[in-house]
Amino acid sequence: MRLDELGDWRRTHLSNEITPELASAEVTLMGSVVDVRDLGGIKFLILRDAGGTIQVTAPKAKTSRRILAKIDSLSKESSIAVRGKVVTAKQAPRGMEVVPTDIKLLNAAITPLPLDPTGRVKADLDTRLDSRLLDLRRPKTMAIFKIRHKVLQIVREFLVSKGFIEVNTPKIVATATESGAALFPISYFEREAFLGQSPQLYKEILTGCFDRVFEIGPIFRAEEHDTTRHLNEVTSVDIEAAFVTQEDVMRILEELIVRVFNRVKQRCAGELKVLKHDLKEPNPPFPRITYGEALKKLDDAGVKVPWGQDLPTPAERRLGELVGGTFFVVDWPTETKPFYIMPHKDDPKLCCAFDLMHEGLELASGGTRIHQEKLLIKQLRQKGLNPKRFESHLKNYRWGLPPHSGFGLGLDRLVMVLTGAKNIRECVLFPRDRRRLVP
RNA sequence: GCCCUGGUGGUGUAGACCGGAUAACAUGUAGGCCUGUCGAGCCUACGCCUCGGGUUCAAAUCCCGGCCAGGGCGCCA
Repeated sequence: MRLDELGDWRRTHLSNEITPELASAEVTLMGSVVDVRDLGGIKFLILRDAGGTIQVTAPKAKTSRRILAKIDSLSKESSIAVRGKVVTAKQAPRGMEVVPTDIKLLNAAITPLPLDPTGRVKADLDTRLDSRLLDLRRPKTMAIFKIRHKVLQIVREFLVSKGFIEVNTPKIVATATESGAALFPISYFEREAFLGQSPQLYKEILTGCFDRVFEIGPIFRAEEHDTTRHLNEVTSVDIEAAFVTQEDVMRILEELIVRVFNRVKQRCAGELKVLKHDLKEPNPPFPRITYGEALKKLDDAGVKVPWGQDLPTPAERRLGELVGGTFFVVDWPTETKPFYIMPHKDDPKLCCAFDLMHEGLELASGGTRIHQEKLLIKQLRQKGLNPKRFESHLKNYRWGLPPHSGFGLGLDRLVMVLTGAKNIRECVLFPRDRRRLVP
């Protein structure tokens, strides 16, 4: 198949910009072939671009044989450019169509394709991820990532309006700085380094100069988890603010979640319709349930969790059913949370930490952080960590680091909730899990 | 890592329990008919049993193992 050069052709309009006012104007469209319907005396070509789809109509009697032959030669999903005249037509899908005067085949798609890009014939998630580009041309998949884009925009707007500064911290780190999650070791010249599991320590330090910071970026966990809500590379929305406590950042988080749900519902109505997802907006203030109350509720429902343990998945789900909607779990046992979380003054067995739950799914966790070096060293020792290895972090605390609080919010999980996706892989362009490293 | 379920044309499914004959359906692809399709319609053709071993006269079907996938769990500051 001979391909045409783009040459000096440039797109003049997107498909959704073809309006009745353009009637009889010449336009140049660029996009992909969705379908060709040949009725003998008339051919219809459906072109899709970033604006949607538009019908290109070629009546046999009024179209050159060269163009008719060209249309016949096009395979689905091929990249094309169409130059033609805008025509109003009652029978056209949107009342407007384009009659071609010239068509360029810029790149041909092979046949058969590894999946149906219209989405009419189902395909397994695994098959879809293997051919993600084609999958992303499916309306449902596209809708998820348009919503994700909108969420990022809303989150940035909101946090900036609250005085937060966006920062970028290193993803290559020297040591396994925090206890807990396993890290991916990487080769860093003559040394070993790791992929960062969280921007936690960096963002805390940065409250000492920027007051309020946030970072939206990748975090890496080398855990061999194999579930519908874990990946080895995820995007977190991390915030940290000076001179505030847990309760203040919980209110920020609450407002943020409400804002995101509200704006997505308003601005992504079309995408939600494609996904057939009825988004229920949570009402503030979200219930605050203590860890102790959560255990009691679970016990009453026949689910036993020993005090001092994190909630296992089935318990989380049950609690989600019992409480319903979006809620906070507060006053966690100090032993379940990391070393930098502030213990309660009057009861150091409990700490100033919270989890944000949405229908049994943990969306975020945060708390009041320790800002006194002495206490931090004590907590490090408590967790069996060696304070000497944290020297480069600890020295910041000698320079008047303010009291601060923050949280980390899982963006991919938030998008799951907003789109109704049942598997986190649906919400990440190129997910990384225990087995998948490509594409 | 453990448990459960599965792997059939390019894609998604049926067949399998209860072994046997031309492996079915939708979509797709190729070709044909048709001047208003819009999930176009109609006709013709093409294309499939995950891999290895076992049982049997005979295996897509039963058994064992591998690999892969889906779900559940564990792990997850």
